[in-house]
Amino acid sequence: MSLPKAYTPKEYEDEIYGKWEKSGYFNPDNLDLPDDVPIFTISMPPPNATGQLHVGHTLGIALQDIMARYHRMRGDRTLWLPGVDHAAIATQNVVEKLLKKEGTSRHKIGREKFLRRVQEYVSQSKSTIENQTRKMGASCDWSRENYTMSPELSHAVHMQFKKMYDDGLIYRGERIVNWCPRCHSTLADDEVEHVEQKTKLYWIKYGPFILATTRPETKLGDTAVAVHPSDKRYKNMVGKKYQILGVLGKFEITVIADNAVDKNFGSGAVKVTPSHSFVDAEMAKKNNIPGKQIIDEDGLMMENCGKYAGMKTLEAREAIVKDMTIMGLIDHIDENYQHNLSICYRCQTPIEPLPSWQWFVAVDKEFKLKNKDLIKKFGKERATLKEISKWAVESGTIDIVPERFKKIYYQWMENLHDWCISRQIWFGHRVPVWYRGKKNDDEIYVGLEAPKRDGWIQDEDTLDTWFSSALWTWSTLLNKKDYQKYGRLEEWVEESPDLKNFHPTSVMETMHDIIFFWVARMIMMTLHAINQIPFKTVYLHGMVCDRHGKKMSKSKPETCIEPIAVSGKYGTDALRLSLIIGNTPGNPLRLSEQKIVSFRNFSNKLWNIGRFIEFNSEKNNFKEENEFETKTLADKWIMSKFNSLIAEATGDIDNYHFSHAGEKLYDFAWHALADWYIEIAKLQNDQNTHNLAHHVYVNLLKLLHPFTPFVTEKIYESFGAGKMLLIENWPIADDKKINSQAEQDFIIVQELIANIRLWKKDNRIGQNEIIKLQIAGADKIINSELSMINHLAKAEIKIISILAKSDFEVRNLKVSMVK
RNA sequence: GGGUUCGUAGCUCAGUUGGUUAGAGCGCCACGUUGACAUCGUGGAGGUCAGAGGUUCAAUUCCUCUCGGACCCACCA
Repeated sequence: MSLPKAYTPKEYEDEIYGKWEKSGYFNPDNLDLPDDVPIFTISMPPPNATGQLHVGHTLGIALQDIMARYHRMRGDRTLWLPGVDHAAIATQNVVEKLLKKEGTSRHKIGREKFLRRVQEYVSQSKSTIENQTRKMGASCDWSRENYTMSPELSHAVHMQFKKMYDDGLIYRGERIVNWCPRCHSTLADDEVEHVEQKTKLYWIKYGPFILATTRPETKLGDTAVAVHPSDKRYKNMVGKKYQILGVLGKFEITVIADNAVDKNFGSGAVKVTPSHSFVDAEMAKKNNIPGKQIIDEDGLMMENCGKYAGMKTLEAREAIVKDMTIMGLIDHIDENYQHNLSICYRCQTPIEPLPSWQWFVAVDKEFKLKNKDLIKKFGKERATLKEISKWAVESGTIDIVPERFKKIYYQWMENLHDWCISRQIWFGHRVPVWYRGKKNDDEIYVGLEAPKRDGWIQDEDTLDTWFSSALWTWSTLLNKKDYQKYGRLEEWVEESPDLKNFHPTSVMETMHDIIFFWVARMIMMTLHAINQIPFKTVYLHGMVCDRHGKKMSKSKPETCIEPIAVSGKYGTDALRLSLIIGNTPGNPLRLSEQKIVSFRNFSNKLWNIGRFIEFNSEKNNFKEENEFETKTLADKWIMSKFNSLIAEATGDIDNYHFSHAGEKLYDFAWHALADWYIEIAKLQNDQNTHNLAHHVYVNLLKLLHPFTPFVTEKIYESFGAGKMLLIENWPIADDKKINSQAEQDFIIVQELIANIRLWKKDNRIGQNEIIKLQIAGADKIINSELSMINHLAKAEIKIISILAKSDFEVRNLKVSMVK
C-alpha cells in the first residue's frame, strides 16, 4: 500500500480510532503484561454531561493521552479511566431553560417528571461528549467508563456520606449561607465570585450615629451597631441599647464592640444585620445578638417588612431610600463607591446571604485513621480533614506541577471553613437522610436506603456536585457487580481488584481553576474514605485563550477555536500539537488558527518523509530492525542526533516537559531528518542508507505517536507493520551511538554548505549554477564529504592549501569561491 | 490588604541550577517547482532581553525598587 501525495486527516482519523478501540488495547487487561510491570493510572476529569467539548478539554485530553500512550508503549500497565459528570446545577439550568421555551417549568411538572426529563437529556448529550472525546484521539478504556450519577457511584456517594456522618464529619446546622435566588440554592464559598462594581454609599442618620451602608434595605433586619473596642468616640455607648427610627417606626439595637470593625471606614460605626451578612453574623454570635431574617429564598422582602413586603431587594432599596429622604434620615450619598459584589459562578446573579438549615462537612474535626502505613507516615492516629490534606502535599506524598500552586493550595487549606454540601436543586444525589415528623425533628435516620417503617420522609436536598466528584479517583474503580450487597465501604474496597491495582492514581491532570473545587476536595475526601491519597502528582494546565489573550467565547466566533470543526479542517494531530508546543503548566496559552495550520503542515511533512522512505525501502519486506551499518559522517551524525533525541524526549515526558519534547521531535523530524539526512540519502542512494533512514524514521514515529497519534499510526500501518503503533515498544537510546565528534564535524559541513549558498546569493549567482570552490584545511572531513557538498551546494570542490580571494572562514577552514 | 505570575525579534513563545556571537515557529523580504512534500526548498532582515540600581571577574538568568499586564485569596459596612 502506498501513500497518497498529501495527508488528509479527515479521511483516516475515524477509521484509525475505530481500529484502536476495536483492538481492545485501551484496556490494560487485554495486553497480557507480566505481573511486575509498573502501574500507570490517570483518572480523566469527567466533562459535564451536558457540555460540548471545548478546546480546553482538548488540551487536557492531549496531555493525558500523551502520558497514557507513552506509558503504554513503555510497557506499563496503563489505565486511563474516562467518565462523565452529572454537573448538578449546570445540567438542571440547561433543562430548566428548555422547559421555559416549552412554556412550562420544573415546578409545574414536578420533581419526578423533571428528573426523568433531565435523565433523557443527559443520556443524549452524554454520548455527544463521549464521541467528541474519541475524535480527540483519547486512548482511554471505555469499558471502564463511569458516570457520577450511575447507581454504583450513587451507592458510593451515599456510603461516604454515611461514613462521614458516623465519624461526626458531616452535620446539619443553621448557618448563614451563600444563596443564589435564581438557582434557588446554596453555594459553597468558592462557588461565589466577586466582581468590582460602582455603587452608592448611603450615609444614614441612625439614632445617635451616622453610618455608611451600601444596602439600606437591610436596615429592616438590623439588631446591633458595632464599633471598634478601642474607638474612643463610642466607648461609653458599648453595651447600651438604643431606639432607632426607621422607615417602619422605631426598633431597638445593641451597641457591641468588635475587632472586625475598621475605625477609619465611614464613621467607624457599622450597622449589624446578622441574618444577611457573614461578618455581621459572626459578630452577632460572639455578642449573643439575635438575628432577624427579612429576605426570603426568592430574594424578596419578607412579610415582616410591612409595606415593602414582596419587593425585590433592589426595589426595596429604592423605596426605602426615598422614604428615608422624606423622613430626613439620609445624611448624604457618595455616588461612585467602589466595592466587590458577590455573584453566583453559574449564573452571575448577586448572591444573598441567608440563614438556612444545611448539611456541612466539618474540616476541623478529628477523625480516626485506620491505614497503618498512613498513620506511620502522618505520625498521628487522628487527623482533621484540613490537617491531613495539608500534610499530604507538604510531605511530598502528593506533588503539584507547577510548584507554585502548592502555596496556593496551602493558603486555601488554611483559610478553609466548613463546606456546605446540601443544595436545594432537584438534580443530584439526594441527601441520604430521612426524618420522622417535621424536617427539624430530632428523629433523623442516615443510611443507604429508606428505613423500612412508615412515616419517614427523605430530606429534599441534593448534594453539591463536587461531593461526588471528590470521590472520583476511587469510586470509579470499585467493583460494580452486586454493588448493592456492600453495606460498608471497607468491604467493598476489599473486594474491588481494580481499586487495589490502580489506586492511588499516578497523575491528576486538570485545569488550575478547579484546584479548590475538585483537586483539594478529592484529597480530603479520599484520605478520609479509604485512607489513601487519590493521586501522586497533580499536573495543572492553564487556560486556552484566543490570540488576544482573552477567554474564548462562542459569542466571538472569529477567535473562538471549536475543536471538532478545527479537527475536521486540519486534523486532530495538528490541533493537539498546537496546544502542547509552546505551552507550560499553569500558564495561559494563546491559540490561533494560524498556529494550527503550521502544525497541519508538519503532519504533512511527516507524511511525505514517509512517502520518500517508503519508495526507497526494501519493498514489502518490513522488518522491525532493517539491517544497516553506520558508515558515513552523515550516518554517524543522524544516529547520534537520534539517540540523543530518544533520551531527551523520554526525559522530558517523564518530567512533564511536554512542550520541550514536542518541540525537539518536531525539530528533529523536519530540520535534521528531512532537511539533511533525506537530502543526503538521495546522494548516497544505496540500500544501506535507505535502511538507516527507515530505521530512524520508524522509531521517530514511535516517539511522535503520543503527540500525533493518528498520522503516525496511519503511516505505520501503510509500512506494513503487523502491529499497531499504539502498542509498539518505546525506543531506548543507545549511548554508544552518541558521537559528539561526528556531530561537530557535521556542523562544519553544514556551515560550509550554508555559506556557499549565501555567497552565491550575495553574488547573484543562481542557486542551481555550479561554482568552483577551493578549500584549505580540514582535509580529512571535507574529503570524505565532497560529494555531499557538491550536490547540496551545487559546486565543484578542490581542496588546496593556499588561500585565494573572496574568502571567509568556517571554523578553521579557509574557502575561496569563483563562478 | 495578602499572595502568585508575566514583560525576550512584528506576533506566539523557548532560554534547564549566571559563562563565547540570545534561539524557534509564524509573519515579512529575496530567490527557487528536474518525482517525498508549494501543506515545499534556499537565503535574509529584525532584539540596548520593560526601566533603574545592586551582588559578581561575568546578569536575560540572582536581589531591591519603579512602570506596565494577567491571576488567586481575603474582604470594609
